[in-house]
Amino acid sequence: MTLKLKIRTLDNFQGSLTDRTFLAIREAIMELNFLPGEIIRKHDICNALGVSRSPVSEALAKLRNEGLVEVVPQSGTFVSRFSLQDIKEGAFLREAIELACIEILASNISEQQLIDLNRNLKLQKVLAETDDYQGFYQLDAEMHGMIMDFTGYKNLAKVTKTGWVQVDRARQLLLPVDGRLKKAFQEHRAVIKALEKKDVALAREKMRTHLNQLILLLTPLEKKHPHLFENS
Amino acid sequence: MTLKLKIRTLDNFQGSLTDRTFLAIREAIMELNFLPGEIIRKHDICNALGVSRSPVSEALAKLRNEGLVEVVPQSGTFVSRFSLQDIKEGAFLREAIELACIEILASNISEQQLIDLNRNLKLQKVLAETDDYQGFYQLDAEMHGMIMDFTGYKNLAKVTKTGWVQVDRARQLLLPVDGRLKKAFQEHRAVIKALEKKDVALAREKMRTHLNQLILLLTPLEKKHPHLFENS
DNA sequence: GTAGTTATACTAACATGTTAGTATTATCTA
DNA sequence: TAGATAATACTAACATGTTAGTATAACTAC
Repeated sequence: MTLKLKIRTLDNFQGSLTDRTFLAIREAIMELNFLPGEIIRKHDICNALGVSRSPVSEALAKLRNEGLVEVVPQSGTFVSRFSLQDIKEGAFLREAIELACIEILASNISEQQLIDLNRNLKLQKVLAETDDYQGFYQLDAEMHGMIMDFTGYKNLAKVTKTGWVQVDRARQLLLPVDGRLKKAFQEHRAVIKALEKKDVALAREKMRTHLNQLILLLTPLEKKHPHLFENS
Repeated sequence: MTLKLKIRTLDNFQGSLTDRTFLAIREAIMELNFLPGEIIRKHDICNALGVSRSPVSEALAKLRNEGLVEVVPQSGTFVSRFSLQDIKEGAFLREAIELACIEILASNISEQQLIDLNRNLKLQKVLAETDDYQGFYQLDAEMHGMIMDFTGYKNLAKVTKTGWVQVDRARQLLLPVDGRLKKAFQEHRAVIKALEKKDVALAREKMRTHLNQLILLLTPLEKKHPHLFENS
C-alpha cells in the first residue's frame, strides 16, 4: 500500500535531478505538507518523485544545511521542529545585515534604485488594501532582496535567506489578521522614508520595530501548536 | 603512477567518513596545498584517503556550499579562485553581525564575559610580542567567536564563518609584516575598550578600522598572484 | 599548415547493492 | 505483572556499477 505524499512532481521545477528534488521537498516542508517532527522516508520520496536514493540523499543533505531537516545517523531524517530561538535569531541576522546595507545605501543610493523601491511600495499598498497575503509577502521578500542587492554584495541575500527560512515557514501558521498587511506596509514605508532621508538611526529604529511586530505575532504560536515546536 | 597529494589522512579528524573527508579536503584548500583554479580529481582523493566516491562527493558538495570549490557539471570540480569582491563581502558581513552583537552586549554583558574577553586580549598581547602568527590568529578567531556566542545566538558564528573563510584562506598569502600583530592587537583592544564603555558608535568605528586594515593588506595580493584570482 | 571531424579519456550525475547501527517489538525470565 | 533480553524491521552511511556529457587529442581533408 503506497502512501500518497503531498509533494509536487519534478516537472514543476528545473535544474538537475538533485536540484529539483531539493526544491520539491523544500516546498513541501515550507508549505507544511511535511509537518515539523515528521519522519521523512527516503523510500517514499523516491517513489513519489520517481528517482533513486542518490538525488534524494543529496537534497536532504542540502536541507540539513539550511536547518529544515535533522538527520539522526543510522536512524532517520526528520523535519525540523520550529524553534522560537532560531526564529528570533533569523530576525536578528536580517536586521543586522539590512541595517548595514542601509548604512551603505544612505550615502550612495541611485535615483533609479529609489524609484524601484517606491514602485515596490506602491504595489504593496495595492495588495495590502485587497488583502492579497500571498502577493504581499512576495513583494516583501523582493523589497528586502533589493535592499541587499543594491549594495553590490551578491551573497548577502543567500545568507539571510538561510536564517529567514524558519520565519517564512512559521508564517504559514499565522491566520490572516485583519489590518495586518496595512500595518506591515506602513512599517515598510517608514523604513524606506528614513532611507530617503539618509537617516540611518531612524531606519534602524523602524526596521527593528517592523521585525519585532513579526516576532510578536509568531510568539503565541508556540502555545497554540506545541507539538510543532522544540522541547514539548 | 600515483600522484602524491598534499592532504592529511583521515585519522587526523573525527566524525563520519564524509565529515572527515570534508575536513581533510577543506584543510588542504585552506592551507593552499590545493591551489585556487586547480582541478580536484575525485579518484585521486579516494586513493589518498582510502575511501569510496560517496563520501568524497558529499564532502565536495559541502565545500561547494561554502564557496571553496566550483563544480562544472559533467566536466570537473575546481578549487575556487580568490575574489576580492567576495573577501570584501565577507568583511562587510562580519562587521554587520559583530556590530549588532556588540550593540546587544553593550547593555547586558556579564562580568565573567568581560573577564574572558580581557583574558583573551592579554594572551594576544603576549603572542603579538613574540610574533606567534599562528597562535595570534587562533586567539583572534576565538575573540570574534566569543563576541557572537555571548549574545546567546548560536548560528551566528557559523554564518560569518562561511563568509570569512575566503578571508582566512587569502591570509595565507600574507607575508609576516613586521609589527602587524602588535597593531592588530591594539585594534582589538580598542574595540573591547569601546565595548566596556558601552560606546556602540565607537565600537563600530574601531571595528571598521580594524577590518579595513586587513582589506588593505589583502588588496595588493591580486597584482602579486594574478593567477590565483578571478578574471585573470 | 589549418579547419573541421572523429575518437578517446576524462568527468559529474545517477542507480543500486551492501553494511552497520538504532529503535521497536516480541519473547523469555523472575 | 515487570524487567531484562533477543529478534526483527527499519534507517543512514558507504561502496560500486552505469550513463551521459565535455574537453582534449588524434586524425582527416583541403
